[in-house]
Amino acid sequence: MTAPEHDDLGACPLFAGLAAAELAAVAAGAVERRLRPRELLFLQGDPALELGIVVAGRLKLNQIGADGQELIVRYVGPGEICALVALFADQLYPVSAEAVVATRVRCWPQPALERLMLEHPRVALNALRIPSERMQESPERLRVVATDRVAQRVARSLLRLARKAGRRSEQGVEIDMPLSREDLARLAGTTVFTVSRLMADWEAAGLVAGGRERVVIRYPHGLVAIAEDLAARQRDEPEAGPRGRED
Amino acid sequence: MTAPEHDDLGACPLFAGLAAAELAAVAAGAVERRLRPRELLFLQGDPALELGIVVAGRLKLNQIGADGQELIVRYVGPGEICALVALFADQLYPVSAEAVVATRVRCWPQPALERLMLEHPRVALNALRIPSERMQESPERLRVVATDRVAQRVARSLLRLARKAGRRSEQGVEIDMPLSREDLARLAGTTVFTVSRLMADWEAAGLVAGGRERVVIRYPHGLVAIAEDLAARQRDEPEAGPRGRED
DNA sequence: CGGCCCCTTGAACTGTGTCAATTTTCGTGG
DNA sequence: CCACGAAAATTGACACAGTTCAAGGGGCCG
Repeated sequence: MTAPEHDDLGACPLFAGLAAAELAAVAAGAVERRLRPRELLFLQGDPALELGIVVAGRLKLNQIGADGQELIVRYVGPGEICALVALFADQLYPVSAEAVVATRVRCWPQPALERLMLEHPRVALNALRIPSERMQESPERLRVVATDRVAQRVARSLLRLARKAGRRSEQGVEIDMPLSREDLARLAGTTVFTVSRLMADWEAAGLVAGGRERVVIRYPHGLVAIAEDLAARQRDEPEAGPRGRED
Repeated sequence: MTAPEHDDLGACPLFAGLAAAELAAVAAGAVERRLRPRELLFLQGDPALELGIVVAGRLKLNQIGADGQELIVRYVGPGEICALVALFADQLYPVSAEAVVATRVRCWPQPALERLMLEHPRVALNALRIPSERMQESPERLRVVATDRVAQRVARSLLRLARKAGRRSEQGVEIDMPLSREDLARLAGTTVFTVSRLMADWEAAGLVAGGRERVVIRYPHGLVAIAEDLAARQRDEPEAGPRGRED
């Protein structure tokens, strides 16, 4: 696994600004959990007992609706937080968290967090900033899903993944985790079939390369163009191939 | 205007748990703004200088995308907060806020809020709870938009409005503010035309009654059925008319 | 080697957006 | 009070993106 490890609590926005001694105390309150691929950290609907920070590996957060429809909310990588809900007592996890690869997560039990926030107001303020920022992008994403066409959504999803979990290879940027067409579909809110067709088109155009649960982005610029609807209409005329490196 | 007034700061989740004297101090820091219909409280992209709590009336928060696409994020009624972003320095409003009727809003300037949170940690904790809760419903709404069909989304939007801004009349539940088909479309992420057709069908089925910028829900149960996809497929067979009151 | 899962491809259907034309409603000013 | 104009809403025709369903290929692991 070439994925980076992330062990520095001070770098986590939640604990930013705490003194070394305090950080040590915080670290002492955590439990480390190890998950094998496909193993669940927690289940949607269960009481939220712990907040987690990923040390190494990756989690997939997905939500399942009353009708059985499933949506991948986001992926959580090293250094990122999941289950902010656990900051408060008596909440339920709104999503399930599943490891996509072998994953290590530092977990803080809910009561410890409450104590922490009372003793260090700084932590509460930090905590406030995180969901607040996420909330700003939230309507943005909603608008995108509501109004953009599928090709744009899929392209956007790929680019986002590339930023968060991309690894440079001589082929281009490879998404550094198993990512099936189905995952991509559930991330973009569409079906496997449409994703498959899109990927086939893009592969023919030289934008991406794929395999079983594997995606490589060879020409990010082209995907950006699609995401921005600059070239969304033509499925026939490839119009752009990888020329030079212009990242 | 039959709309309720909302003047009690203690009832607002942001200031819950403060002593009477503290509340008085808080109240002293606010400015009251009066808006006429269609007047703007703030504009998307402007620096977030103030947080507001609606006293009377109603605000419409809408976001406009790079492509010009417009989406109504939510309506803000008496007692509700808007522009939580203003809790932090150097943020931009992610949406625009427009009064849909004559509206009064209590506004707190950003620096005052910062002082408040430092002096009363309680306020910071309260503040944390709000976006945190909203974040939980956020993926929910995303999933709905991504996977549900338009009829369901519109039905859901109507029901949500009825809960927040509904007024009982002998006809049923009337949405107590001017609400055009266009508004409804932008709220549900669709077009005026589709909304118009749906409303026509539902009116024929006796579920709703409408007029220019006016909507009355005569048979909420029927809308719920549509929202839950129990009867989404049939546009011909009405299948349910208002029989008795079974709210 | 066998079976499972992932992926692909084709064909048919359909929900929804797009566009243009008309009607209805309301507010304003003569 | 009526007439006018603007904005909102309706309606029909049409196109097409994307889903659905069915069938088949291919790779990976036990």
